[in-house]
Formats: sequence, C-alpha cells, structure tokens
Amino acid sequence: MIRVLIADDQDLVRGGLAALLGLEPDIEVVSEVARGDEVGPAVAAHRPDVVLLDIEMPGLSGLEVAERLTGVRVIIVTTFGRPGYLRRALDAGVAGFVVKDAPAAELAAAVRRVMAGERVVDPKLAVTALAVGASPLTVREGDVLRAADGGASVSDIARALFLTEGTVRNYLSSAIGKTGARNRAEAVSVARSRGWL
Amino acid sequence: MIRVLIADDQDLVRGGLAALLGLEPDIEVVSEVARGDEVGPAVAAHRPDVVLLDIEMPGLSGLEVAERLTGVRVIIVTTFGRPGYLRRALDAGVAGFVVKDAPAAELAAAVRRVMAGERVVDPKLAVTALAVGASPLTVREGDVLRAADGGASVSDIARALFLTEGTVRNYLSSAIGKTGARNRAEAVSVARSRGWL
DNA sequence: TGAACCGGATGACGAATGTCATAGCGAGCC
DNA sequence: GGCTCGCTATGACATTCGTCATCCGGTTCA
Repeated sequence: MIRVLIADDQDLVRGGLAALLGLEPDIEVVSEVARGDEVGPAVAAHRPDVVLLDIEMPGLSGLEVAERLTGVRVIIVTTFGRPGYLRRALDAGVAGFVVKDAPAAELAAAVRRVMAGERVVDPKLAVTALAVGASPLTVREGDVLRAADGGASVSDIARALFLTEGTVRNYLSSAIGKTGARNRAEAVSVARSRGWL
Repeated sequence: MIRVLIADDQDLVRGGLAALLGLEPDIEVVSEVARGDEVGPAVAAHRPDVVLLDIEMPGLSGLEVAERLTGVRVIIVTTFGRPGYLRRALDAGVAGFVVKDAPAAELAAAVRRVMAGERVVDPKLAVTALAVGASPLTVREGDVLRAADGGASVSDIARALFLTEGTVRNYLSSAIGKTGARNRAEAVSVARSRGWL
C-alpha cells in the first residue's frame, strides 16, 4: 500500500482527488489537509510515503512546504503550468510535477512512479521552462511588481515598501524592460504568467 | 439512479468529481466533457438528469452554456464565488450554485436536492450578491475593461474595439468612477472580483 | 414629444507614468 | 585592489492617462 497525503485548499477538488486515488487498489489516502501550514504536522502524524501539494494554499504555498519537507516524496499538483513554478519546485527537490489538466489516470501513475524512485515531470512543460529560463528580475523588482498588482499607484508602492517614489519608478522601469512589456500592468501580467512572482 | 453529466476543462478535477459522485449508490456519471461547446451534443446523446458546469471553460463558458440549455437541471460548480457570477447564473435559470471549496459531501447532496426540485445556493454568497448588486457597467464599459486586462494601452484597446482613443479614455474614466477605483488596473481588478466581467 | 440614457466623438488640461543619466554604498569576486 | 552588481536615491523630460465639458444620433419610456 502506498500511503498518500493530499493538501489542497478546495474541499471539492481535494475530495475528488482522494476519491480518484481511493479507487486504486494499491493506494491509500491516509490524510487530507486544506492549508500549507497543516502539512508538516499531518506528515508527522500519518507518515505518508507520498505528499500531493497544491501550490495556491493559505498558510504556506505548496512550494514553500516542499522546501521545508524532508523524508517524504513530494508531487506538486497545480492548475498553473508556469515555468517558474516548475523551476522552483525542482529546486525544492520535489519528485513530481503534475498539472491539473493532465489525464486523470496519470495521477495514480505519477504516484506509483515517484514511489519507485522516478522523477515525474511533464516533458512539454520542462521544455518551456528551459526556454523561458530563470527569472531575470532582482528581488526588489519582483517585490515592486507584486505590490503593483491590482492597480496600486507609485506612491502606494513606495509607502508599502518604504522606498522613495523615484526608486519605485526606477524598479518598475527596469522590470518593464526585462519582461519586454510596455507598461506596469503588462509587466505584472507577463511575470505572473511565467511564474516569476 | 440520477444521471449526471460533468463539464470541466481540468481533467484531474473532472475525474475527481466523477469519482466522488461515483461513490454514491444513487448517482451515475453518464458523460464527461472538457469544453463548453461539447455540452449540448453530450446532453442530447446521454440525456442526463443533472448537468454540472464549471464556469471557466474553452469554447463556451459555463454561464453561456446554462443560458442555452433547456430541459435539464443545471448546477454551476466553480472556483470563484463571485457575486456577479451567481447573479448571471440565476438569471440563466440554473438550479444550483456550488463553490469548489464547499465540503465534498455537499456536492452529492446538491445533486439530490436539485433532482428533487429544490434550488441550491450558498446562503452567504447570496447575501453578498445582494449587497454588491448588479453590475453598474454598460456593455461598452465592460468591453473596454476586458480589453484593458493584461496591460493594453489606450491605442491597443481602441484598435481592438474599433473606437477612437478619446472614446476609449472616456469609457475607462467612467468605468473607473463606477468601480470606485483610482486607475485602470484597479478598475479591472475590482470588476473581476465582483464578477462584472 | 420630451426626458433620460447609451454609444460614439473631439479637444483641452493636469496628474501620473516611464525613461534616462548620474551617484553613493556595500557585497562578492578574480 | 579593482570590477561588477544590486539597492537606493535625485532630477529632468516626454509620453500616457484620467477628467471634464461639450457635442451628435439613436432608443426607450413616461
């Protein structure tokens, strides 16, 4: 029996994945959690062989959880096949990366292959990740772009990050250049889509 | 046996929901589709009693599908509990509206209740929808906001919608006023979060 | 038959944004 | 010790954006 823990904040999706894996004779879902920061304790309590992690979760993101977890095989299961996500996941030492629009049968297969010591990554996604490359943004450029999301003004961002307005404009300009965008909003959108934020 | 059709573009989620409902003795999943425009033919072919529709799908959105479907009970199953979505769903005559972070057990319950002729809506969400009210945006204001998403410039939008740049600026200004935002990006963000786009 | 409203347009004005040059400071690297 | 690079900052400039007043033509509705 392969013991599996599932972490996903959407009840219906989490329950669905559990039901899906529950159909497999050799897989047993031993625990389910809805928040990133509940994964650690649950792993300690239930000792699963494989942990399935969604990325977008309250508490801690799946990527952050993956960085902290040791002694257990991790598969990231996410809606967004963003190159930057994959890169960060691999840096965090995960064993698998599955997007939610993959065929349903692939999930159980991924669990088995990861259990067998293999690394499971969608090949197409891997190619894109290589092509896109690592984030060219500096830490501060990323901060500023994140703060700019949702339509914050320069002075909003400056206040939020304790910077001068001029400095914020400089970072924005530089981030716009690096993303190949033509304005702030486009830069945010591009950076998001590549998983650089 | 309650015959159910599931429409959701994410294979893993769709399969999960199917597995979840498949555990119920009185429910049978007779068909699964991944695109909005495949729902119509599938309904004709399989004659389900209840149709579960995701909103975000390629082809047609779940809301558009719901408007066109007749002779079958529809439940919207969506990630986003946006007031505007609920309003449009009810206008389209759906029988149920379930958000994906509802407890897993609630899905089967919703299917049964809808089958029994009830209307199933999360009460909290209904209250919010009433409070937020219908969209104050005119058709064109909505178009312009949608086109502005992702960081398009005024001239981009003008070209896309065959309008003068001045006219685009006017609509944007008016939309910014109605959303209570302070600029374009914030207006898009606010309108999105309320389901007005 | 007006009033109210939407779609569309023009022109003008001030404010916000994006760009660029320049500069000081500290960390890391050959 | 010099070099590069990131973080922070200033000042100046051109462009874009957001606002406002005003206009026309068509619907809808009292």
